Amino acid sequence: MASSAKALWPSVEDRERERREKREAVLHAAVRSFNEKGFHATSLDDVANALNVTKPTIYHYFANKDEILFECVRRGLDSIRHAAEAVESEGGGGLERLRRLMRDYAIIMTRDFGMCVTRTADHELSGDSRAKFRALKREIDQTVRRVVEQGMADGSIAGGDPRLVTFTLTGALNWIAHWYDPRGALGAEDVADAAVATLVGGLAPRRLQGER
Amino acid sequence: MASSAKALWPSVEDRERERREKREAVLHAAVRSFNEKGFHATSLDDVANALNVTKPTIYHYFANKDEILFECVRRGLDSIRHAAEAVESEGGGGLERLRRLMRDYAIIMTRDFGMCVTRTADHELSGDSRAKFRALKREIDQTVRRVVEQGMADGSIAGGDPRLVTFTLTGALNWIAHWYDPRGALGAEDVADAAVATLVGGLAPRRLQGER
DNA sequence: ACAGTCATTTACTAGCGAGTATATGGATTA
DNA sequence: TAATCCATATACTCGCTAGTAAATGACTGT
Repeated sequence: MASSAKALWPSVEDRERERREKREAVLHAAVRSFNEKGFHATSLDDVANALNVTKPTIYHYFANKDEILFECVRRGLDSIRHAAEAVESEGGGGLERLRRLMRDYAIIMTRDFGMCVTRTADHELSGDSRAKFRALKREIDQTVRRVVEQGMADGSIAGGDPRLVTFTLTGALNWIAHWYDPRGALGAEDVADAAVATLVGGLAPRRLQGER
Repeated sequence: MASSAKALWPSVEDRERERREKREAVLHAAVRSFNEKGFHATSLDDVANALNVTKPTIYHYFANKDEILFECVRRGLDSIRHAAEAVESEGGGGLERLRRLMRDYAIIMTRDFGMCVTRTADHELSGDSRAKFRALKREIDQTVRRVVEQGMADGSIAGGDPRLVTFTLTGALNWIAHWYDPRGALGAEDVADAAVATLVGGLAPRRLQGER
């Protein structure tokens, strides 16, 4: 079959796929460095070295540094958006939906591209990409807010200003990207479940079912 | 009295005070630019221009750009630390204390130096200042965590991992610095009260006192 | 065999911005 | 009135890094 031959005589599709994979490899090397050292402190020579190539090779796959950062955050934002849309299309009351959404959101925040989203400030992107970045974030915010509103409407979520409630929730979740350490004892799921429990239950203890 | 004469024949103390005030003025111009455009995108020429002076004047008050950023975050962190320590020294149960602390914390996050704290990533500071920055943040984290633990111990706060609960709370509060707009309709207190209400009460609605 | 395309290299440009050397003039002290 | 200090300015250096020009060699399709 083709797969054994492809190393020596790759087909057109093989080469297209390889190009995409190399592009992704650049993004992965870049996002790790961005998360570790920050966007400005990461030179494209750094990224190139991490991949054992030279800088012009990177420019063969991307127009400029901006585009690299944007593609990183886009991947993170797309994951969140897909999670949010999945939740909207499934059933359940507002709180139930929001709970699932927050859990998925939290887990994405423990991963490279997710971390990159909240560690990247708007002003690190320039011009067009910045506008797109903002638009994507706004879109997600609005989806989350709709779920919150739905929950308030069906009575499964306590009343309040949906905008402020949404910011409070996403703030707590976004912040995971600033402290989570994949090498630590806690898995992403542990962190996600704990965050959801605190946000849903609140700090004040709830009486048990039978209690007065 | 001295104040009328001081403009023409300033005393030694007057001149010391003026020096301190000019230092603070530099910090204020700097922090505004840092918050608006980011640390790297802010050149010291920008800061100097905002004050109608030139760059060497700034170096007359600060050793380097690093020191300027550090002094900015230190002011923000000091405010939070004072709020945290004040709460610890006052009375009240764990939840009551934490509620006050979170409110103060939130309000600080709407102000210039507070915003700067959470918008500044560790790696923007170098060497010594970075270590101090981390240490100050850790100290605050531990104080908050102690209050959380106290509340869990006295039963006023629901059980859970104090570390994760603290991160969830401070995350929500830190994030205020990323979206709060002082020119908007909401005052800092409105935002603070809303955030505290959501975090204390949780998303799930609570039954009223008499309800089954 | 040939013209073209692709991936990658070496070697460069160009601009920005942190930080400095040095000058100036006004006030302070001796 | 000389020596000194303080705040500020002008005019510079130097390093870093984004981005580019041009070459090379492998492979492709004709």
